[in-house]
Amino acid sequence: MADSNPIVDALDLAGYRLTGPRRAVASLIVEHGGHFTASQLAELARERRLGLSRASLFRALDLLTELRIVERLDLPSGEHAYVPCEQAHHHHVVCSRCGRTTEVEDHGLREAITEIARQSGFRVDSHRLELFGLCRHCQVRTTLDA
Amino acid sequence: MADSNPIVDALDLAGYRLTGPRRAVASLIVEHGGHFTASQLAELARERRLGLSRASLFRALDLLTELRIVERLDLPSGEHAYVPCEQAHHHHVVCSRCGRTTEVEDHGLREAITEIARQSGFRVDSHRLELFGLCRHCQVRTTLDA
DNA sequence: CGTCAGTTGCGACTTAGTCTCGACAGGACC
DNA sequence: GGTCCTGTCGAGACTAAGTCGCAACTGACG
Repeated sequence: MADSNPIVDALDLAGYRLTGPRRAVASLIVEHGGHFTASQLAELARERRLGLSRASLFRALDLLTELRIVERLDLPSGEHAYVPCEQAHHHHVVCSRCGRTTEVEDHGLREAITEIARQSGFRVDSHRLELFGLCRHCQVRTTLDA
Repeated sequence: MADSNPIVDALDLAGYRLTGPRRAVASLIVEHGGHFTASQLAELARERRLGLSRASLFRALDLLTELRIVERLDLPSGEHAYVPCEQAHHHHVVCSRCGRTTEVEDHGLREAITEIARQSGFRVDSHRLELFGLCRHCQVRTTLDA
């Protein structure tokens, strides 16, 4: 396997052991791309006979979440999904057809939030914006289908 | 009991039967105010010996969600909570100390989203913004504590 | 190569939510 | 007020997601 996995590198950098299960989770994530749920990953691992236990999968995901290598996000369906992402603050646009995700910065959002804080009287500490729609690719497909 | 419950009215208007369990859920929600989780409501119902079954509670919540009388939201902890709310599109600011919630319109958010769509190439169909912080009341308390 | 703390697998447990199905009751109509 | 029909309910089994405790294992470092 092409062994230059950025997630593994990040774990190493953070001083965690590079164990079998962690490498497995890391490569599944990198290879899968886009967002995924814990059970999808478990399924994938099972297909490949990676011998990854459910507990370890969750532990690895927790760890990656803590290191901000992946982020947890909630799909409109109520499922919990994860997306591999950059470590800076940002938001996700999720394609509701193919699951592709893109990170975006908060263009102008900061001002909107300041305004909301002013009007509501809240001191806003954190926020979370999730956008759902169709990616460029799926827009084209939709047009062709029609 | 003061029987003018807006949730009950909305159910009636939508043509649903006004049954015991539904009235119970409606009054618990109105009286509780702010956001709540399904299990909090179940707990409350148990304390009051309302004889509300778990299944009916979930069914009622599903129904109310569908009618947009309550909205499902995801707390940073990953829990699913519900907030009673207006039926128009809006967002919530949630106080992370006392749980109070306020609805806000998307001041300037529309432009931010248009910009995001332009840059990402996505056609954004829906979005969801959740803000967490301290409400006016809790800000004061925090200041006093310090 | 040996050591040992950090990790793992197992499996039991918890919690959220769903489903099935027979019983029940709201409300429309008489 | 009584009847009926259908929508709704309760009970409880079931599923899925996630957690926990513990003994066994293993990476990494000396």
